[in-house]
Amino acid sequence: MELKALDNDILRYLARHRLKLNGKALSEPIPALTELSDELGLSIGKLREQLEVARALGLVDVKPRTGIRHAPYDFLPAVRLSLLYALAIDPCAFDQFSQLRTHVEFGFWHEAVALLQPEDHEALQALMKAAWAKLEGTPTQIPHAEHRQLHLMIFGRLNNPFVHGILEAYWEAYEAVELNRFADYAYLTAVWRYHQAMVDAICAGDADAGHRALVEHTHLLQSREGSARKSKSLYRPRDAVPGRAGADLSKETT
Amino acid sequence: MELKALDNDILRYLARHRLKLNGKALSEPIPALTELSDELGLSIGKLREQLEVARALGLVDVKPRTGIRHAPYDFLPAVRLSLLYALAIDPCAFDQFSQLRTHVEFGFWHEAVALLQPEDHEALQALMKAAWAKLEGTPTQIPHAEHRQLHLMIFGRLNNPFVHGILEAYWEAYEAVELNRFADYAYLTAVWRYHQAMVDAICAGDADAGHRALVEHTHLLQSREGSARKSKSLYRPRDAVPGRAGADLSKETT
DNA sequence: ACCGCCTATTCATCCGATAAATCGAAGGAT
DNA sequence: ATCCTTCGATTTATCGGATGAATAGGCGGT
Repeated sequence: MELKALDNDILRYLARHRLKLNGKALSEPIPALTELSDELGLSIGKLREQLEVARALGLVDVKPRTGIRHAPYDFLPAVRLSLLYALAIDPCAFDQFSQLRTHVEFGFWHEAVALLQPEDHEALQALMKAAWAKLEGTPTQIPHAEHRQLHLMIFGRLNNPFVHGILEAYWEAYEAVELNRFADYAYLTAVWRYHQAMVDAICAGDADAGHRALVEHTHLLQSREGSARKSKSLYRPRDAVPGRAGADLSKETT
Repeated sequence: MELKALDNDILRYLARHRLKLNGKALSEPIPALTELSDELGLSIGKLREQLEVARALGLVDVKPRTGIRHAPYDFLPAVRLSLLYALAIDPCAFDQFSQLRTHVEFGFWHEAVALLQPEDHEALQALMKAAWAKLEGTPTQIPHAEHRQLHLMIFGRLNNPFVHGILEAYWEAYEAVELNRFADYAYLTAVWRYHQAMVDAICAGDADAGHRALVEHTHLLQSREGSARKSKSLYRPRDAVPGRAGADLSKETT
């Protein structure tokens, strides 16, 4: 797979450089900006513009003196950037992304649960315990971190960066929305009873029962979301009813 | 929703500016770079670095004389950038993204099909006709564009930018992979018989039958993919078996 | 009314200078 | 010998300015 579709020289260079490393020694140094400037025939300024994209996508770490280093690949930064912007300009976006998250979790459920190890089961139960402790402590705390961690852990063994990125981005957005919202005790305990059922089913090896609990749990969550669901999305599809095939981008300007 | 999580001044500014437009007049001019430089207290150079990120994410169009203009929101550029990089450095990434696509299509199927209008049904059948014409013409042509368009059209009415971005990105990657691959006539006609069954079921109002055809079609596709499925993913999950909740990013350096 | 030229505005690109950060070595204290 | 501090060199961070390139819109000619 080649990056010919990219208009960013640094990204192409980074990919080639990383390929040559062949998985080993990810921390191998990348030439300094001045050197890259010569090698790629670009000015420092232009180089830094493109490097900023790579940095924003989380593909490299760049620090003074240390220089530019490859970072472990992660889909999250790209999703986070675009999603945060969407949330800022369109109140409808959270629900749309939430639906995506739902279908991703539903779809990958059985495969993910099947991959879980005994130590994961223990870790899940430990998380539940921590969550109940927060819920029933005085004062009552909302176990946001545990909620997020529970979902992420279940799908962690998939080792799928795209799934991971979408789920992480969702929970970031979810916490940003939910943290400002009143949550009554009845609602919270209902949510966590579903979680408990989910985890118990997983540990008992009954993935189907776990899936049903996940569905119920999701419905409960969504009944509290959707504050802006009636508002119309600002998003316009590129080719909802196209005549031809070659979908052309960036046309309408509203 | 606020963009406080972002380290990019331009993105925050753009979101605020666009919000003030309130949906109307997306083509309202954005101040020139020199002006933004004063307003945000940043140098032109630094500004351009950040602006390049916004441009790469497809959030703005920037041209000489015209200046910077808001673009219709699109999730695709972000996914495309990160996905292309992943594909370049990890042969396993295509399969992982392909699985995501599969579950997204399966998950949204019923809702998407229910939204389709009579004119969409006609457009789908027209696409099928065009595809068969290519398949049975002399010389035989592979209806790549129709394949992509068919899938996109079915989910187009969802009006969900995230679904749209993922599907578009998938088909871009798929064509890049598949176009270089030998495809025999028997395989192609099998694929398109499933498509025909899918479209016929949609037009007949039988979403379940359409879903079954989609599943079969996907299995057939996947039996041809997965050239690199046995290779191990370079991706390392951040917290597959974490002890604590606060998932910390960017740690291991392999 | 139409067409082509001109100009002002804006981005595009590059250069050079200075500040800030930090890794590693050298040197001193215990 | 070990640890800590200091210092210097390297690299990124940020800025301002100069010049080039592109083009939208105005101007004038037909």
